[in-house]
Amino acid sequence: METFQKPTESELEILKILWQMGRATVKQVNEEINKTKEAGYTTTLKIMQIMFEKGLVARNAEGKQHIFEAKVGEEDTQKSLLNRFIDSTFQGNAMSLVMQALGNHHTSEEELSQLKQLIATLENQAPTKGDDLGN
Amino acid sequence: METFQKPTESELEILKILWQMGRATVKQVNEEINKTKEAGYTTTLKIMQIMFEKGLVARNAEGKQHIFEAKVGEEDTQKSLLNRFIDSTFQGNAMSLVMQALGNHHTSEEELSQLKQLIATLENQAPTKGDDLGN
DNA sequence: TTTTATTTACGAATTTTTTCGTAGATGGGA
DNA sequence: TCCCATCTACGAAAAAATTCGTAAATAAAA
Repeated sequence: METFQKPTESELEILKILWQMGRATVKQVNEEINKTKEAGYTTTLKIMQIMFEKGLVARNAEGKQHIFEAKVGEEDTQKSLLNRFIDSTFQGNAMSLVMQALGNHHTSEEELSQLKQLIATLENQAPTKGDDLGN
Repeated sequence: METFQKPTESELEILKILWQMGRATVKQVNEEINKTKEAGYTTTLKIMQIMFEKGLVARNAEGKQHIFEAKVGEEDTQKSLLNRFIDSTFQGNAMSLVMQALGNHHTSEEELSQLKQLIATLENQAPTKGDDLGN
């Protein structure tokens, strides 16, 4: 996985829109943002230009307008942000984050069974290396 | 739980130290920070003063020096930051965060069994409300 | 070709966060 | 009491992120 700069809050917001839409003009992105909050066209444009300079998005001239798309993947970005977050907020303890997330949010039966399945997979992946299991 | 302002990165760093130490002077906190990175005494002091104004820490004059302690709880803060993070990065989908966290980090047998226990508890807590379980 | 509407480019202003220099206060030791 | 070491207060500077006004470019319509 490539390393890339951590996106700012505003940049992440735009990335999310691009992940969802695939390709979009500044105008489209700005309209999407304005469903949530006020933001001038040039403000959105400026951020997208900065993102282009950082390599977070790709840009394609099509007539007079530019078509943008995310250059960083959604999962990769989430993964990278998640790792930072676990370090900064949970002192690197991923399990602690998992437990809190499960405790604080409602979890449907279906989600629970998905989760159990993942656990089963993990148990096979990490076979007992003669660990002391007697607790 | 009280609502409080989101701490900045630097503020969180100091909170973590205070959670660990319980009570500490600016000097102690600054020394702790300097184990990781350079930071002038007055820089740390200033941030702690701002934190006091925000209500993130309590301050107690003892002789000429001030003893600080965290006024916001570790779990509460983590919870609040976690919720924000899930919203901003995982569009509110907590399970997606959990799955990624489990997938990306090594999970010991012990942790897995802790997790299974939590799942069992959750299953009892959220009893079948006539849900269609047939999948 | 000229006009008009739309879009991007640029740079400056604003806001937020971080850093730090300097002044003033405090308490202990000479 | 006076001096010195140590600490806090204050404000300004620097850095990072966000916002936006205005100018320039472009393409389509008249």
